[in-house]
Order: sequence, then structure tokens, then C-alpha cells
Amino acid sequence: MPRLSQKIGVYQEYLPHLSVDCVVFGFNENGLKVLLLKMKHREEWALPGGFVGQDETVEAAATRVLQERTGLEQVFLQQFHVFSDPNRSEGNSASSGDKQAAAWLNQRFITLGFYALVPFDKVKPQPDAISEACTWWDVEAVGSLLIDHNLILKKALEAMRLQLRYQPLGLNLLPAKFTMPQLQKLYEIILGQTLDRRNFQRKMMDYGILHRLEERKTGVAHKAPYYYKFNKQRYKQALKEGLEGGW
Amino acid sequence: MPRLSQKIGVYQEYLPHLSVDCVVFGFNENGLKVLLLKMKHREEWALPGGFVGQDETVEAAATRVLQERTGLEQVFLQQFHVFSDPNRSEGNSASSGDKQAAAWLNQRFITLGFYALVPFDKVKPQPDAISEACTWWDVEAVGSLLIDHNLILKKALEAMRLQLRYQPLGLNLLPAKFTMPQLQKLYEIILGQTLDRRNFQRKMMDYGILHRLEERKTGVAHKAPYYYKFNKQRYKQALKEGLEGGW
DNA sequence: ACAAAAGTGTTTTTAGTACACCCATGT
DNA sequence: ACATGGGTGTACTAAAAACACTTTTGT
Repeated sequence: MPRLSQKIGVYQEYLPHLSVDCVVFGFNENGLKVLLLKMKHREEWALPGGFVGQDETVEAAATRVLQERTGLEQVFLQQFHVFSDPNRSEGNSASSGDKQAAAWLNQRFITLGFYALVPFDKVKPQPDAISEACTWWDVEAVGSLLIDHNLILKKALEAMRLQLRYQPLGLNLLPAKFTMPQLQKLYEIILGQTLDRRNFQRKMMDYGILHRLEERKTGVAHKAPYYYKFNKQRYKQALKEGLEGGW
Repeated sequence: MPRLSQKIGVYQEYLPHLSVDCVVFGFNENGLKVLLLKMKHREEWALPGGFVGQDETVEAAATRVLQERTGLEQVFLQQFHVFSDPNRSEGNSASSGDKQAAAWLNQRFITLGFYALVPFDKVKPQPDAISEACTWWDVEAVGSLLIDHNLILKKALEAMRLQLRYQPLGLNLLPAKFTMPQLQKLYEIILGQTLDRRNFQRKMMDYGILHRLEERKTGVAHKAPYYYKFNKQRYKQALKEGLEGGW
């Protein structure tokens, strides 16, 4: 394990040995998506990540990473696990022309896993300096990722599913106005099971976190569904106090 | 914020800026207890904590801390939150005769919160080098703790309560043989509410994680309760797969 | 014998599931 | 007009909560 002299170029502004990795979930008609980066000179894709400033909270660091990759200021962020296997980056030594960068990147890193729920359409994916691409991937279609990022993704999904049991979800994944079938599809995809349309609607309405608009969706075949909005006050209250009942 | 030269005496074996704090819960007749340390030259009590070895997982670090403070090898440990406010140790500069120690302790620390569930009677509380006492405190009677340790304790309780909704609990807090009223009291204390004795018993038995012994408690007034044991196989299975129903 | 605590059983209520019916819209 | 998807209501079922009764033991 290489030891690290703390002051190496621009990296001195960060805490050594510590990184954040963000599992950014988005949602569109085709399912649940996750934002991935294609590193230069590498086959694998990776989760967007970054480091923690000397004077920054880990949440702020994750928010900053998210802002840089998605352009979004306000995101729903959730810590879910710390990954600290000393060999987690095994066989992934960074080889860069920049010696400082290589020294920094070859440290042992303990990474803090965050997951984020973001509105798919509002995201403008931006690669970072060491990446050549940044795009959405269908969660089902994700291949082999950098180091332990597959594990991090798996844990993020588990954490999100668990959270869905007792917290509302959707405010940060759906547009401001959305239809009930959209919301249902989101739940089905996250939970990995189909749900009864009619029971779903009733249960959601019973939670009291939704408000139905007069407006209906236009330009659709068949009966036009209503639009709904979240009642943000009740939604936030439910985030704190929890919902009852599971799926 | 003081910068840190990494190599300072014995501390070079640890990762800088990173600590673990353990909220160790125990349980006896009088309620839920938490293990606290009284620091030398300080008024406040503190959670047992430590640092992460250069080549150690954070779980191993927490386990090591637990082993040192309680003598226990096998403990139930759970990551629950990362505390990273840059000002969390505000007004708590360490003043030690040992300059190296002071420099180390005055770094900014991001701390990883763990909670542990341990068998109260089996614990032999051991103060560490910088503490003058290590004892159990009733969770309800805990006063003002060092830096943000009150917050860490509060979050640990919340995390434990949440986990109780979908996971079994008690194997690591109760003796091998225990009575149903004991188990119920544990649940009541953790949940902060009273439960119906009869419904509780039925629900617990329906989970299928308990096995009733022939033996009954002796030397008690009134009708003697049976002893129960956990079925460890089913218990561990339930830990993974979850229990249904909340409280 | 009686008060207190424990074990077992039943009723009531609530929440979850399954399903039937009607409505609206584009083809 | 009809196929498809959306909205509403009702019956059925399982689980949770409330409650009654009996048993045991020390005083």
C-alpha cells in the first residue's frame, strides 16, 4: 500500500484516502437509469465520484460531484454505505502522465457511497477531466464497472428498495407533473415486481402525499390520465415520519 | 483548520482525518444501556472510538475498538452514518503534554458511526489510555457528551429503531436463555412504546425464530415464565431476508 | 384466598388483495 | 364500434389490535 505525502499539487485541497461515489438514479419511459462515466484509456465505466474538500462535509462533496456531472443544484442525496476493503481497487493502478495525479489516485481510498434521485430530463450529463463520456445506462444493462462499483451499485439499489418501504419516493425522480401510471411504473421498476393498478392508486392517495390536478395528459391514445403533483409539505413530513405498510 | 503532516509517531499506522465511533448498546432489567468513556481532564463523557489502520477495513477498526473496550470478540456491528461537519469538534481542541498526540487529535476528523448490540453481562468495560473510566449509562440518563456524540447517539437509536421494523433483534442483546417478558421489554424500550403482551408473544412465535425450552425461570413471584432461545439459523435467515410487519 | 404475572384463545378492526365495472380516446 | 388504457367501487382475505379467560406462584 503506497504511503502518501499529503501535499501533491491540486489534490492538497482534498482529504487523503477518502472519496465519494455517487449512484445517480434517473427514470424515464424505458425504466430506471444510472449515470456512468467512461474513463479515458479504460474499458470499464465507472460511477461519478470525487474527493472531500479539507473544509467540506461529505454531503457537500457529493452534491458538488452531482452538480458537476448533472448540472443540478438540488438533488435528493442519501448516504448508504462505506466501502473500505483495503484491496478494493486491486489491479486498478492509475497510470497517468501526471505523476502527482498518479500518486494521488494510487492511494488507498475508503469511499462513501451516496445515491441520488434526479429528474432524468433535466440532467445534462457532463464528463469530467479524466472521462471521455458521461451517459445514462439502463440499470439492467450495466456491465462490468471499475473496481468495486458494481458492488456499490448493487448496495445502492438495495438501500433504495429498503427505503421505499417506509418513505415516499418519486419527488426527485419524476417531473413536477406526472401521471399515476408513471409513478406506478417507477415503483414497479424499483421494487422489481408488478403492482395492481387500482390498489396502487388507492394506496398512494391514502398516503395523502399526492394532489390531483384538473389537467389531463394530452396526445395519448385511449383515456387520458390525470396529472398529479406531490404535496411537498406532506411529502417531507412523510420522509421524516415514515409511511406505513410495505409492498 | 490545522493541516497535518501524516507521519506523527504511533499515529502513522492510521489513516488521517478518519475515525470510528461506536454506540454500544446493552440491555438489562433496568433498560437500555450505552457504554461511555470518561476522558481524562474533561467533564464530558464520550463514545468509544478509534482510528482506521492503513490496511484495515472500517468494520475491522470498529471491531477492534469494541474488543478493546468490552473484551468481546463477536459483536453485532452496523454502520449507520458518516458525520462530517467540519466544525463538529468545535471548541474541543485536545491539550496533551504529548505534542504528537495533540497534533493528531486536533486534525479535522470525519467519523464513521457504528452501533453495536452486545450482551450486557458479558461485557467487562475497559477504559482506554486517554480515559479514566468506562461504564454503562442508561440511555435515558445520558447527559451532554463530547463534541457531537449526542447527535451520533441519537442517530444510532433512530437507525436501530428503523432496523427493528424489518429485522429480528435480541440475539446479541439478551442472554442465551431469556423470557418472553424480557424480550418484550427490550422491544418496548427500543421502540419507545408499550406493546400488548399477548399479541407480542404470538407475533414473535409466528416469526419462527424462537424456540421454547421446557425450563422455567425460578425464584420469581407469581407464575414462572418459560425460557426461550433463538433459533440461530432462522434468526440469521431473517436478518438477511427480513421480517414482515411493523410495530 | 387473592393479587400479580404468565399462558392460551376469541372477537373486532383494519389493511391488503383480487376482481368487476364504467369511462374516455384514437384508430 | 372497438380495443386499449385509465378511473372508481366492491367483495374477499389476511393480519393486526383489542380483549377475556385460565393458570401459576408468593404472600
